This record gives sequence, C-alpha cells and structure tokens, in this order.
Amino acid sequence: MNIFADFQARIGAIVQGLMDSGRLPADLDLARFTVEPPREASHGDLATNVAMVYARDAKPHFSNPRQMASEICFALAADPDVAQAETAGPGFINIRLAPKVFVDVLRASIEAGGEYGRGARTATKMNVEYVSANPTGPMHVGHGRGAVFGDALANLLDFAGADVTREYYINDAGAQVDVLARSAFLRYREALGEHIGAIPEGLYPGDYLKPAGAALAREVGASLLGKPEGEWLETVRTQAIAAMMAMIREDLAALKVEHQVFFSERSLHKRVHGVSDIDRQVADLRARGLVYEGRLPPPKGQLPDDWEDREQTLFRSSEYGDDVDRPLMKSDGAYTYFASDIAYHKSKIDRGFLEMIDVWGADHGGYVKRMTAAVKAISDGKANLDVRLCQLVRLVRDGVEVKMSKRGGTFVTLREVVDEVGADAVRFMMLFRKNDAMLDFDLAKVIEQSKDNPVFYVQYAHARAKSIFRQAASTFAGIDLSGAALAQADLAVLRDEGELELIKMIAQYPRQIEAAAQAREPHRIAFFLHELASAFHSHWNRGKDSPQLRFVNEERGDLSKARLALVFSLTSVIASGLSILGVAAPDEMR
RNA sequence: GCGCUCGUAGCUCAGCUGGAUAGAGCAUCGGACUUCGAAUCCGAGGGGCGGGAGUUCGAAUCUCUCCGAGCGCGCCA
Repeated sequence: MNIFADFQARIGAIVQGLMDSGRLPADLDLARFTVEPPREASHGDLATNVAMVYARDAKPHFSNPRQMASEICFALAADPDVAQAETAGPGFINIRLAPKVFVDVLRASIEAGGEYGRGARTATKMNVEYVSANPTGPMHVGHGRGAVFGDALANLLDFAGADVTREYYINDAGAQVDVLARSAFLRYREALGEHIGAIPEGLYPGDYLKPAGAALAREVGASLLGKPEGEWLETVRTQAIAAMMAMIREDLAALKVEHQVFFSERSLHKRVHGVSDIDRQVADLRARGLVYEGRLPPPKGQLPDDWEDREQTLFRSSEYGDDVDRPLMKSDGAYTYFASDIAYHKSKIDRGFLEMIDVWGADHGGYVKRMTAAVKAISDGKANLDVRLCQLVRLVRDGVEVKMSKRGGTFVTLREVVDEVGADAVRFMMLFRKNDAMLDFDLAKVIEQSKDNPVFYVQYAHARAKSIFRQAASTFAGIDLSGAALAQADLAVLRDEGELELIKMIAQYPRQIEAAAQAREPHRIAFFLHELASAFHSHWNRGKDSPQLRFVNEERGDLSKARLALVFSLTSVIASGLSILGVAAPDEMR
C-alpha cells in the first residue's frame, strides 16, 4: 500500500476527466506530475504540483495554475479519504487525508510484516556485477565499498520487484595472473625448504601466497622443481587463482556479501575447435563493419614515452557515443581486456539479461563510454548497461591518511577491518554515503564504536523497540504480541502528534524503496532508517516527561495494544530496511 | 589538452530526478536519567549552496563558462 502512488492515480483520473470533458487538452502526459510529502508537515499529508506542471498546456482553459488547482481540489473533496484539499502558493495542492487512511496503512504494514514495501514482481531479468577484484591478492577497503554497494543495490532491486542475479567476473586471464603464478612458484620453492631471499621486483611480495605455495608443495611434492616455466606455469597458475578466489570468497562472506555466479574471463579465451567466444564476437562485429585496422591519434598533452604510431585492430565505439575508437588487440596479438569484456557482456545478454548493472571503482571511469557503446552495438540497442561508479576510499586514522604500501607493510586489508569492527559497521558506514562521493574511512572512529557511527543509532532504535515488547509481556500477562493479533487493535486511538508522525513515516517506506531502486541508490534507505530511528527516539523521550505517552500503560490496555501495534510496524520496517543494507537488526545491544 | 566524478554550516555529509522559509550528525554553548534501555532526547548559535551568466511561474538540482579537487587518457586489468 503506497498512498503516494495511490493518489497519483486518483489525481490522474481527475485530470483524465478534465481532458475527456474538453476542459484540458486531450494529450497530456499523466506521468509528468508528482505526489509527494510536503516539506512542511503543516501543509498537510500530500502535495502535488499537477496544476503547475500543466499550466502552460492549460493556458486557453485556465488563466493560471491556481485556477486549475482549485478545480482539482473541488473534485478531490468528493473523495472520502480526503479530509481537506486546498490550493497554496503558486498553485500547489495540499491534501490532508482522513485519519482512517493512516489507520489502514498502519494495519496493512503490520499484516504484511517483512513483506511491507516489497514491490510487485517484474519479468525483467537483471544482472548486477560487482566486486570483480583481480584474483592476485587480498581485497582492500576500496573493494569493500564496491562489494557492499553492489550487494545492497542487488538486495534493493530484488525487494523492489526485480529478478536479480548477482555476478562476479573473475579476471583470471592476462599477464597479471602469470605474475601471480611466478610469485606463487617462489612460495612453493620456499615451502620445500629453499631459501628464496627477497622477492624480486615485479612479483607479488605478500605473505598471503605462502599458504598457496605450501598447498602446492603438498599436492605435487617436488615434481615441479627445476623445470622450465613453460612446464609448470599453467598448473601453478590454476592452483594460485583457485587459492586467491577461495580467500576472496571468505573475505566476502565475512562482509556478508554473496554472489550467485562467478564468471571466468579465461573461459572466454578458451578455444573450442579453434574458436573462442571472443573470436566469435570480434568476427561478428567485423562482419558488421564495426571492426577495422587503423591508426589512432595520439593522446593530447603529455605523450607516453613509448608512443609509436602503429596500425591496430579497432572497434568503432565512436559510432555509439564513445570519444574515439578502441583497440581490441595488443601488439603481441593477444586480445585486450576490452575485447574479452565485450564477449563477457554478450554472454550476459545471451543468458537473458537485457538490464545490466556493473559496479566499478572510480579509477575505471574512463572505461564506461566504450563499454556502454559496445553493449549497444552487440545487442542492437536492446540491452541496457548502467555502470555505477564507487569513488575510491581514503583510509584514515584519526583524520590522518593511512598511506598504503604492500612493500612497506602498511597495507590494510578489507578483512582486517571487518574482523576488527564487524561487518555491520563497515557496511552501514559505506552505505551512509552516496556511492559517487569520496569516502574517508576513519579506522579510529569505526573501531571506537562511538556514536559517530550511525549503525548503532539505528540498531539501538530496533533494540529499544524490542525491549518495549519485553516490557509489555511482563506487564500484561498472556498478551498476544503477534502481528496478526496486534493488527486487530483499534488503531484509531493513536492520536498523539508523535504517534501520527511515526505512522506517516511508515507510510513513506514503500515510496522510499521504489525511488531508491529507480535511482539505484541504496544510501537513501540508510538515510531513511536514520530519520525513522530519530523520530522514534524523540517520541520515546517524550514519554519521560509525559508518562501517559509511554507505549506500555498498565491502566490502558486498549491504548497500549494500539501503541504496541505501532511499535510492531516500526520494528518490522527497520528490520526490513536493515536487511536490504545487509545489516543485522539486534533485539538487544548489550 | 581532453573525458568522467565532484564542490552545500568550522568538520563529515543529506537534499526524494525542477518546487513553497536549504536539512542532519560531529564540534561549541545550555538543559533532561528514583520513570517502557541516556549507545537517547530537548534547546541555541552557524551556511544561501565554489564564482558568473542563462532557461523556467520556480534552480543547490537543468545549460554554458570560469575556478578548485579526485580519477582516467593505444599495446594494464
């Protein structure tokens, strides 16, 4: 039950009536106006800009927006759910709803429980790809942000009604995994008792490869020692990638991040009967005249040292909105990352995903245009790719930036942070911020678990609400506190301003879900929960000065029951929102 | 030089896809626990949204242009 969408439809019907009777032009787009809560609560419960939006088109029929507004107000007044409708300001319509409407909303929210606010199932298959960290080492805090954002976004879209698949693209092809293999081979020799000394320049020095080397030694013994690289590279690489992915999956699990599909880049390069998926894609594009051999103009400004003008295999991404055409082949004849990424996105399309979301770090921002261009090209414009960029995270301790250096030993891994402060705090902290805003992640603040961290504020509201139920159970022996029982309470007795404010916020939840999903901004849910928690804490404290406002009142059983129904709804909305964010809703904080 | 993201209160950030007097937390100052959990609450001061121009009935939100920050700029992924 979404009263805003509901009234959007009712007002739309009124406008349609005016169009049918010739009092408005017949071709108005009914999606143009909005119904939202007014900024000032004193203006009423709903506000719509409908008269101002159509003012220009309505010129011949109405001389000004206020005139049209009063006409619509007149029609609205006939609606039994409307207590009052009036024109205000330049032509707003402010609507005050009958108390019954909110009683119904509250009851509906209690009956729906955790399902309250869930959107209708849509048929669209949606693919959300996130994390996709290279399997060459442990994840850092920046990866964590993308992981948390992608995971919460997927939860949000799912709750809003989409059919979501969560996917991880394993970058297990290219030179970097060969470097990984060589690094792991050193650790293998080390595990067999060899003195390997300092890790040579260009290899990964971290200790995290020691277990991989040791595991390899257990599996194959000394059989690879002394062999040329060509004979061991593939074995070691496969083993090392598997070890890194196992580590990454553990780290993700610790952050409560899950994927359904892990897709290997290497599989796209694999040739069956001499042809790989990438070969096929490039050939397709070439057949359509979108691939050619040509020269690229050098970048403006500072030229790279090793720039040489040469002919290469290019994709005409500029025909689909990119700035220049992009290379598909490296000089050594291998495909570029872009080429395999085209084949990867084609795979998603072939698997039925016409709606794709990729979550990337901001350092890949320069890559967005070519990828969206490629998706348009390979799907004939049928598929849509939306790339959400997460700004990189600056790790800070007490306001001072922590310089990270793998070699210097000051590298802070995501896992270390999660183990220290908990997944809930990390997740909420990262979601309490727009994804495209830079984030200073202050270790000291999060580790302190101070009240600076909003996760405790929201969780505390939930725990506090639960404590009311414990209180109620001991005050009223045998009371039935189930949703089904509380929904039967006479909710019309809830008349206090603070109570009504809470009910109105609960009424907004479905709208918040819908808007956040449409904008693909899970942080809105975090902010909404913070506001809801704040309203609840405020109302709670009113009960200090005015005991008659407390939720549990021994003398007034019926009133208490209605208030407990409100608390029930409140806890379920908070728990619902927190579950979208992937944060626990504890019954107590102790 | 070009592209992307961003500039809102002393600090950290929201601002519901263009709406009615720009909000919150922290910090500062002053208050509230024999009372359903004070990890909480109430109050005060503080900005006119980086500068300028434009579109609009109406702009922090859209356009242009400067200034500033971050990221990126064949053959890395």
